[in-house]
Amino acid sequence: MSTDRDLRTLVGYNLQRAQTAVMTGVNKTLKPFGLRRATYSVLSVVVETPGLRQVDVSEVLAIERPNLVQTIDSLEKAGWITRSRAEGDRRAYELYPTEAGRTHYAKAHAALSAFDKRLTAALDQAAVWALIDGLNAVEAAGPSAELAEDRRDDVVQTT
Amino acid sequence: MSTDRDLRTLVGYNLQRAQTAVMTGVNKTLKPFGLRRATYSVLSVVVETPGLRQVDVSEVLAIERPNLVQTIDSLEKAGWITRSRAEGDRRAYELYPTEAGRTHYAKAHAALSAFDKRLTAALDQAAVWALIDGLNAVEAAGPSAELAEDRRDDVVQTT
DNA sequence: TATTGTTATACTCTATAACTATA
DNA sequence: TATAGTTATAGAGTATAACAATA
Repeated sequence: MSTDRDLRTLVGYNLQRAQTAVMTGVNKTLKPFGLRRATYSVLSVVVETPGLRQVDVSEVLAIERPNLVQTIDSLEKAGWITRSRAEGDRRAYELYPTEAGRTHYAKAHAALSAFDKRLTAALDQAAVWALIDGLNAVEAAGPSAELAEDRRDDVVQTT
Repeated sequence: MSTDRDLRTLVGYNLQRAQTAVMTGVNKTLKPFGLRRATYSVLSVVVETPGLRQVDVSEVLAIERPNLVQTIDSLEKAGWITRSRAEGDRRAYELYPTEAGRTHYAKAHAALSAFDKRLTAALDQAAVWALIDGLNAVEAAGPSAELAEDRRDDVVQTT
């Protein structure tokens, strides 16, 4: 007797339910590596593209700059990345992975990939691609879909 | 120059990016109705299935019972649902929508459905179904995918 | 003993304003 | 003036322990 049939017609609701169901497992998978989702993501892009500045990372990952500071702090403190002054712009830092950071990322990546693969174990390859394509389309449509919502008449000012 | 190619191979990452991109728009869509995502969800299931107890709602929506209390409070204060003592069990409350609650939900539902439809405007119907099927498969696999992650050897005790 | 609703609390994630140092 | 990094802060969302009333 599932009573959320109305909600299940909404892509956004199914999206949220899937996301929260997955998040717990991702966190548990990363915990033994001393990583959270944000730190893992930052380590990933720094390993993939050494020399990025913090503002670049914030744009790539859609994380606000202030929220990145502590994340990068913890990666630096763990010895997995380094901050070095950018040549030609003494305001910016360039981020580089250490050798320990590279190897640690490789291990965490293997574990997370294995977990991630289990999430779609019930789907064939075409279905997985369709899922990712759909997610990317929704992500791209998100901001523009808001714009049309500007004029509303059923306004209520309750908490 | 997208530097999150590694991350984009993970269903979980694409899921999170889509979710956060959508969440903002959902909140903006619901705000004029005095609703947030949680209050909308609760109102939806109470309208769909009048007489549910709070513990039922928490199970259907996968929300912890303590976190439901304030949500239901605000819906009750707004006059959209009522708490009435369950017959035969004086511990529980049964939740019923008011007439105002039904009509208000209908309006919010129309707005949110319109927004939600725009999210998948670039996809054909088959692709939307594939997306939802994929999301539901991932949601179902989430908890069981964790279990296999129990034995780890690359342990690090950093923050 | 177990369950329903509740309170209190804590932790994470996210968002914004404002500061500093540089450009 | 504008930008990079930072600090402080506030707001959601989520999770757990513990209590009173009732079963």
